[in-house]
Amino acid sequence: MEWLTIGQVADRAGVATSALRFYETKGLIASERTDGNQRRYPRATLRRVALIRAGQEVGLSLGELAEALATLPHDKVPTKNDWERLSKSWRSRLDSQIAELVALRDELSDCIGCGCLSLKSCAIFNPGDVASDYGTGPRYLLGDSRDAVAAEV
Amino acid sequence: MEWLTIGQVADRAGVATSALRFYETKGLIASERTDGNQRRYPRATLRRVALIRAGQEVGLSLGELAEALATLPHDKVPTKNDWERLSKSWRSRLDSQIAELVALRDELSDCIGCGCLSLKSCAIFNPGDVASDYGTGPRYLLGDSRDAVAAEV
DNA sequence: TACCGACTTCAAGTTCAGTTGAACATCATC
DNA sequence: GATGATGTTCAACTGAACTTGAAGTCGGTA
Repeated sequence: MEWLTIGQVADRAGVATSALRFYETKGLIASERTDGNQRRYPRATLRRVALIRAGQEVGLSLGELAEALATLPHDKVPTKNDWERLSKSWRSRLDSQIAELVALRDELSDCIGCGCLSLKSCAIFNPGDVASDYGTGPRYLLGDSRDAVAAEV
Repeated sequence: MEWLTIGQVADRAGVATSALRFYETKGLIASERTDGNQRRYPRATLRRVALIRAGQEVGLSLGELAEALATLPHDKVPTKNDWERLSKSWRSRLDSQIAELVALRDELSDCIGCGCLSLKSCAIFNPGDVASDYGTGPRYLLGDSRDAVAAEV
């Protein structure tokens, strides 16, 4: 097994050493120690860190990632099955994220054309106003249907 | 001019009063005071708050929003031009956000099929390893081209 | 053997976007 | 005019994801 110092992992994975120590306290990665108490990481840690960064990109918190990574061996590159399992759930997460942003963009486009200033029907601009029954946050943007918040503004 | 109390704005805009006071300290919204030192917000504040929430949804920080909103009058609903200016820049921001996520998703799909375990060509899994020259962060994911980080893993 | 860069721990600090709590004032209603 | 909901300020806290600093150790080269 090839072992890497924390500095080597940091350089090659493109994260700070402090971040790696931090990940370790969170159980996202693991290391062995030398006689002199220095960390040595298995090479698979590089993939783990790449996975962490990719997961963050997808919007996962370190906590969620810790859970996902808990199912992977620390010292080996994940198997095809491991990878399929993770990437599939991330994919669907990405899909819904994309869908949300596309919806927001489309509303925005509608709005640009709609005059928007005094209109009751502007979706993106439709504030929580009048829709205060539905909880907190700008209702439409946070997932309620457009109809549910038809505005009086 | 119709004036709203902080509670009314909070209810109708769907945010906490503490958030409104916080926005005010950041210059995102503004109020007049009654003789008894209570805040009164112009009705246009509802739109401003909706704008803030929409902007956050698009990934803008309150700082960025403060900048954008600085160009709008506090006491009037923004003009069509104001709105067009903002929404167009947000739209392009959304466009690139979406493009990024779609790229990530596509890589993920490729990866699911590719076997991925020991392959040099897996984009999403291609760690910063070997690409340590390019700065910090997982290279490919953070914007470098796929070719630039062809891996040795 | 001396040196220096890379490493260690631990506590504290940072930024963002607010929330919470204490102690007090105001406003609308009975 | 008393009561209670709503408002005020200010300081401190939250949590996520790290970073920074201090004080000291390790490890490879001259």
